Amino acid sequence: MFSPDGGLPAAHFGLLPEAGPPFPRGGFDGTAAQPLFFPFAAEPEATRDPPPARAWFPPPAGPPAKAEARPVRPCSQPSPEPRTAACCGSTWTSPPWAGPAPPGAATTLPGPPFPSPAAFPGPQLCPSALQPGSGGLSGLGSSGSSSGAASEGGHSSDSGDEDAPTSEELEQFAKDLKHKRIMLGFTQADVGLALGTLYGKMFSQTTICRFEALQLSFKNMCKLKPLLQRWLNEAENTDNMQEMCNAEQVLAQARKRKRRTSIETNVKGTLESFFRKCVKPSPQEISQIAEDLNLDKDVVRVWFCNRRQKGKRLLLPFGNEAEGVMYDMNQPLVPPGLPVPVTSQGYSLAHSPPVYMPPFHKSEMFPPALQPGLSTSNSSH
DNA sequence: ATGCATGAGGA
DNA sequence: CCTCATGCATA
Repeated sequence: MFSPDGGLPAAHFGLLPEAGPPFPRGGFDGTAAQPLFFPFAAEPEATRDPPPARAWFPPPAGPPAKAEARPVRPCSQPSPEPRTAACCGSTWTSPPWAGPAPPGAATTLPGPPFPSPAAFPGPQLCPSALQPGSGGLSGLGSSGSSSGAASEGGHSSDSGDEDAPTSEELEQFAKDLKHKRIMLGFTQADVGLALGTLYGKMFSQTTICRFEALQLSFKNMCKLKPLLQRWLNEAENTDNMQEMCNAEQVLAQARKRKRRTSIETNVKGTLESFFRKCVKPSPQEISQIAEDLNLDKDVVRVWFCNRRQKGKRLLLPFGNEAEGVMYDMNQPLVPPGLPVPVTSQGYSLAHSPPVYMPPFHKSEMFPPALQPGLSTSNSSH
C-alpha cells in the first residue's frame, strides 16, 4: 500500500521488478514477428555499471534450430501469426537490459542465445521503425522535434537519443527518473498527473511504475522518455510543481468498467497449465476451458492475452533465467526435463507437471484436477 | 507492484 | 480475434 499522495510511496530503491520470470519466449509466431532489438552493437558506455553480467547460456533442451518464423501451428489456429517481422517491433524481445552484452557473452553470442540472430540484418536499429510520431503522441512528438528540438539541455545534437535511445540510456534514465522523483518527493501518480498538466497527456501511476521498472516495450519506453525527461527538467528547476500534480482531476470516469474478476489461485494454476501447453488457444478451445473452469469465455480470452503480454514483458529481463528456461510455446507439450523456473507469482510451476500430455482433442485437453466446483477442496495446504 | 480490463489498430 | 499501450482496482 502506498499513500495516494499524502506521502511517499515507500520507495523501493534497489528493488528488482521481478525475480523470476514465469517464462520467456514469445512463441515463434509472435516472437519471430517481434524483431529482436539488439543494441549490442555499440555501447561505448563504459561508465555503466555492469552488474547484470549474467552469462547467457543456451537453452537446455530448447530447439534453437529455428532461424525463422515457422508456420507452426501452436494449437489449432490455422495460422498463428504470420507477421513478417518488420524491422522493429514493439516489445523488446531481446535483453536490452542484459547489459551491453558482456564481452565474453558477446563473443559467444553470435548465434546461441537466440534461434534467429541472423534474422536481422545487423545491429543497426531500424531507423524507420523508430519513427517518433509512430504512436498517438503526434502533437507531443512534434513539439519535441520541431519546436522544442533544441531543448533537452542541448546535447542531443547528433546523438539523437531522443529518437532512438539505446537500452542502456533508457535504463539509466529510468533509474535517474526514479531516484530524482523520490528525491523531489513525488509519487509515481504525481508524475503521471503532471504529464497531463504539462503536455495534455496524462498517465497513470501504473504506467510510470512500469516505465521505471522497465516493463514497457522498447518502443513504448522511447515514446515516453522525452515526456518524462521534460518533466524531470521541470521538476528540478521549478520550485512549485505541486500545482501541476494536484490540479486536474476532473476526469470523470463514468465508464462502466467490468469489475475485476479475481481468479482463484488453483484456477490460475490450471490456466497456467493450459498456457504451457498452448499459449494461444483457439476460440473454441477457449470456450472449452472457460466452460470447464466456470469462467466467462471473455475472461479466459483476456487472461491468455495478458499472459502472453506478460510473457513478452518478462522475456529475458537479464538474459539469465530466460534463456535457459524457455518453453517452446508452440509445442503442444513441454519438453521433459525442463528446469522449471520459479514464478514470482507463486504459480505451481514448481511441482513438476505431468510432463506428458497427449495432444489433446476437444475432449481430453484438460489436466486432472480442475473441477471448478471442487476448487476449495483442491487447494492443498 | 501487478492482475484483469478496455480500446485502438491491424489482418 | 490478436497485439499493444494503458489504466482501474487490488493484493
